[in-house]
Amino acid sequence: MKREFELACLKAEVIKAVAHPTRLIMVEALKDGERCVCELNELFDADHSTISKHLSVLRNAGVVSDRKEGLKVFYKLEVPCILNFIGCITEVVETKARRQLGVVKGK
Amino acid sequence: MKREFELACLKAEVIKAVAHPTRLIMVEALKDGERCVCELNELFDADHSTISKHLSVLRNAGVVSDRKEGLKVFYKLEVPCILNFIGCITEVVETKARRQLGVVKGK
DNA sequence: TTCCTATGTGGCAATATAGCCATATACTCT
DNA sequence: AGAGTATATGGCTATATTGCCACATAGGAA
Repeated sequence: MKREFELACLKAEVIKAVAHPTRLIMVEALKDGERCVCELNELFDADHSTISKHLSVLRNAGVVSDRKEGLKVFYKLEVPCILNFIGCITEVVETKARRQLGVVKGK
Repeated sequence: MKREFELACLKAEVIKAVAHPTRLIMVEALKDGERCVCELNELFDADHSTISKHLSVLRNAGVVSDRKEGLKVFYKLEVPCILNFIGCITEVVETKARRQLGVVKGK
């Protein structure tokens, strides 16, 4: 029971890593292969230091890996099954949206 | 692009809901059907108010639904595909553990 | 009604997270 | 070496999350 909770903590760490809009978009942007930080930077308005920190959150969680090539650093998705999850979540969001519009409304 | 970010925010909300060890265990506990709060309470040391708040986080996110029956309230998993995701995450955790033990170590 | 049990909520303090700026590192080019 | 580019880190403040206690609500039993 204690043991189970510790395992759950480790899992929660990984999930927390993708539980942010910016990092979610990053993961989706990596679905077709690696991207350099400079490319990922262009997807957002935020300061480059902010992007860099988000990437390190994903890296520390083991969700992505990085590879240096000259001046550039390329990030790659290490856990493609996360993409399935995002699809699953998208369903939830759509269902919720429908329910809040009153189309389903409980029953 | 702005639109994409807003959608990502909605998704992140749902993911954040499961990004906590207690809530993760709750979701797993619901995999075989509904459970009353009293049963879920027994899984943790925490105060019952804490459990109640965690459940409302899951409910607000649309991950679970609740049903009253007399004094008891039963919670049910609304998004079974989250279970697949948890399986996916478990892999990440194991891979990470192996890597940190030096079994793989980069290459 | 009064008591008891199951669950939810308000409020607070401790901790964690986010994002900016400034600065550091690391590589390339001249 | 010095200048420029790409990326990372330290430090700070603002905001969000967590978990407890105390209290509120609601249904069932006496």
